[in-house]
Amino acid sequence: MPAATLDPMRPPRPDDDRPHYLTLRDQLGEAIATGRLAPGTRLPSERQLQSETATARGTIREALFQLEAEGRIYRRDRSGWYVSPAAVTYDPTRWAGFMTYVVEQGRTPATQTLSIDSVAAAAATAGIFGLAIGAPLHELTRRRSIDGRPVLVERIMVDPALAPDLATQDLDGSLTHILSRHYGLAAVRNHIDMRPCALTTPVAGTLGVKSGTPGLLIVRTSFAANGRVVEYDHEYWRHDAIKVQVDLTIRA
Amino acid sequence: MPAATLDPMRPPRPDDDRPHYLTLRDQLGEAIATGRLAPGTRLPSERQLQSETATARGTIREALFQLEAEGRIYRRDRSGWYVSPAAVTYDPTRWAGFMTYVVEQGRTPATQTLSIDSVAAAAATAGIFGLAIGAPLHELTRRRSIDGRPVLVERIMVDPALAPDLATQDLDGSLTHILSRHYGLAAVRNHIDMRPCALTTPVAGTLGVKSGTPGLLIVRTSFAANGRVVEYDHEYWRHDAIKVQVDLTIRA
DNA sequence: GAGTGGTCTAGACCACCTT
DNA sequence: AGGTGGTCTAGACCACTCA
Repeated sequence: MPAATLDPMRPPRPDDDRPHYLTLRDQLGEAIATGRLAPGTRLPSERQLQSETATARGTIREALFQLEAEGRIYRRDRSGWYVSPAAVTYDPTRWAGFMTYVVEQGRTPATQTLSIDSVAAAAATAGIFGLAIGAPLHELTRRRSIDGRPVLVERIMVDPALAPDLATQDLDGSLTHILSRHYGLAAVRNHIDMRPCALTTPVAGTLGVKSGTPGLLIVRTSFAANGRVVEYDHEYWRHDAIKVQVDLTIRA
Repeated sequence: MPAATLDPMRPPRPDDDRPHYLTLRDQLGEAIATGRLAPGTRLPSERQLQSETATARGTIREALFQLEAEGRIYRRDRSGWYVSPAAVTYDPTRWAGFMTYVVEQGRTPATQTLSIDSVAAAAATAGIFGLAIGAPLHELTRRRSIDGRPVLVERIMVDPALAPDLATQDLDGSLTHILSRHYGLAAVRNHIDMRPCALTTPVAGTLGVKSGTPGLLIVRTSFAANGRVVEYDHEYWRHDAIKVQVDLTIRA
């Protein structure tokens, strides 16, 4: 027998025959569900869990990744793992901006403008706005936070013909309000695309998450009564920060 | 110098200072984007990639996990990694069932009924149907596939007062049609909740994916004109199989 | 039976956060 | 300065798929 190739350190699989990381995942999940680990709490460090449970660090991390995928914990880079706060509910049929509905849910929103530029419309974008390729567009990027935690990065395109001098406005508040009060632009119809995605460079960096973290992409096209596109918006959300809720009547 | 603790095998970080797994991820991603690896194609095995790139298997796997999180590849357990097919578009405002809109997009849908039972309504469910706790409900679970790949598991609750003998129907087709043709039940309003989730036991097992795989949960409550709940449905989707699209008018 | 991914160990060094 | 997660190596055995 080639006993030399056996790994004498290998512990047996648990009796229930489930992988160790699922057992650990469910133990930690239980502690979160019962409130023993409250939202915002920091989990024990990986090395601490390692010595408590006598398993390798890789296995510990696998359990943590699972909880992260479920949206129950998140990481602050090189600081630790934390229990996720509750997700906010987002209803795209209501024309209330981020600032409004976050406050309505008892949370504290914040917005930071990252950039406001004039860019030339690419083919796809030009088609959406009904403009010629290369036509100028406002491109606004912002980061929005809830209770101090960044939850989304958005890139908004606006037709400067409808909103001249947008760059001179204070864009750290509600764009909705600016568009309606300063420019008389009110959306009457929204077209929304939504799909799970991975947050990658540079969005991941801006949100302070690891590249590849699961996220949700919401693309919103807002139309005015005359059919012009008022806003074309890409929102990259942390997947644990949002629940989408829509109430709608059925078309044929 | 404690040279004995140095790892002589450790290769240098690449010049661009990005982790190796991101480099590999982007190389594979490029091959997928350009069509060199077409949807449905199997990727080289992990050990093959390992020897091609001279990196450890764990690093290879990290790159694959990233592409999986982006929805660009998926795994068939112990068979290999495959390039994901295109996602189907789902428009909850259209009262067309799964079978219909999948066909409209040139794909082949299939449905398997997993179970049909009568269960006692729990508190939350009873509230939704406006029934007493413990009242009987039909509970239907099904698995649905596109082009032979399972993409979602759903659990549907139906009030037996509105649809008696539902269990005797052929449930492998469109429930929508059965409800409207046999029972005269047509939904006029949908309430929809949507959020990224992780697919865990037992859903993961039914879809043949690893527990913890990212997914999308859609909860749909359908109301008839008289306000009664026609259907209360939980759909657990593979996250790479669906794009949600909604077109809606703005409420105040 | 050969090959695949799934799980697990036991280290190492690094960049960065925290105090 | 000490601790944290981030990255990476180099193995091992296992359960399962596929031909």
